[in-house]
Amino acid sequence: MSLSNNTIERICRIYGYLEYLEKNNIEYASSKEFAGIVGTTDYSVRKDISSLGLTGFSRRGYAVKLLKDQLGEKLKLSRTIKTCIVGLGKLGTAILDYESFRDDGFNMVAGFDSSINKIERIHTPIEVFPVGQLEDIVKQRSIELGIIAVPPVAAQDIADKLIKGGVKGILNFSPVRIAVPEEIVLHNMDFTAALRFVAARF
Amino acid sequence: MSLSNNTIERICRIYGYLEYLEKNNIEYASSKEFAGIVGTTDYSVRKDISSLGLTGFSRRGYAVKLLKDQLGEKLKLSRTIKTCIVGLGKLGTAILDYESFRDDGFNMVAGFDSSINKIERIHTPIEVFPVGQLEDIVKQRSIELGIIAVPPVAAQDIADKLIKGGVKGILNFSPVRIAVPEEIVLHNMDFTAALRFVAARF
DNA sequence: TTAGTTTAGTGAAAATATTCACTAAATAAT
DNA sequence: ATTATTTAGTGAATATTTTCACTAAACTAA
Repeated sequence: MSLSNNTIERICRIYGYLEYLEKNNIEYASSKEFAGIVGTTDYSVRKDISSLGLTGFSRRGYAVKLLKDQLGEKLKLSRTIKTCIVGLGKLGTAILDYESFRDDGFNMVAGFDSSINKIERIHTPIEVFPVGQLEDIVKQRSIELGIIAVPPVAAQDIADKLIKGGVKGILNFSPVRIAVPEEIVLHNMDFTAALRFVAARF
Repeated sequence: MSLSNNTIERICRIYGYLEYLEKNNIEYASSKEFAGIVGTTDYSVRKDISSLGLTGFSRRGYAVKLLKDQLGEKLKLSRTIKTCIVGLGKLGTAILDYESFRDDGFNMVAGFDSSINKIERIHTPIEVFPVGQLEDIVKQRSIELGIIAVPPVAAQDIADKLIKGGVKGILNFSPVRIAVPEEIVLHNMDFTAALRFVAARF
């Protein structure tokens, strides 16, 4: 029962929508509605959900709260995931401030930067450290997920340190390829590639 | 000869890598090397490139400069694409400042925000306007691509205005679903969904 | 020259993902 | 009650994508 990346991606987006529905006290939603949200068909949505062994209700659709909890359980999203960010430039601080992460099950427990000045100047409730302490803090605090928002030249080195510290996954905002061992989950968010992906389909 | 989204996405990432190689005066690169960069196989890379009618050289690989130019031509990435950003909060200004866009063929020609205060305070070489002028400026300046970095509640309204102004594509950083007509290219960059996508695969 | 190596190109096979067509359940309407 | 409608569940068909297996070209080394 291994899930395809496509399925996981769709489920993650549906999960976000379920949170929204739950907040608005909506109790049921149909596969068709989800399909609209993630840009696919109702068949696919039902296949995705059923591939996780989860079910809905005839003529009512899926129970929002129940499905959210079950998906969270299945995808290990219900627990809070300790996260850190490396690189406190504009993008890094923007992400650091992205208030909804905590609601969304990600607990930002540390920030890192190579500039002591920047660390001193920064104004955030999250503890910030010089990058020299990265590996230790990641270990001490059992941080599972690292976000990289450093300049391209530093990205690989930071990734190596995060991995040595023991993170299981990396979200990479720098526009360069990072090499990671097989067991580490890597996902790239390359703004320029994204803009090109849009422009190429005009 | 319609290209799949997967192919386009891979090609966009290869294109970025070709720019890097070109800057470093590297003349040839193999399908295997590209495969490493985009996380696929050499077969797939060759299929992708050949599906665009482009070819490499036996025993040498692909000619960096030539391939970059040809891909740029095929995917319409070689011309400069006029772009604007809406929402000048932390994330918006971080993106606005992302210096490499210009190099990468995207010309940021305007920024918009709903807060007059923010517009007055902001310090950037890019012209900024109140959001009331969005549609007009987009029309006047023939802006083709709009980046949305506004709070969720405003996202759909901004998208509608961008589309009325005549953009062909939208890159949406807000974590909500936006409805757009078929002919408009939409791509979402949802940070929370991305974090979940990583965590779900731990 | 010849043999060996590297790398692209590509049709065919295999794997994967999506869509379809149908069933069943629940509810509403008449 | 009965019929119609909506919506999930799912095996099968279809479509798509990826991988494989092989060929050809270009170059190197002996």
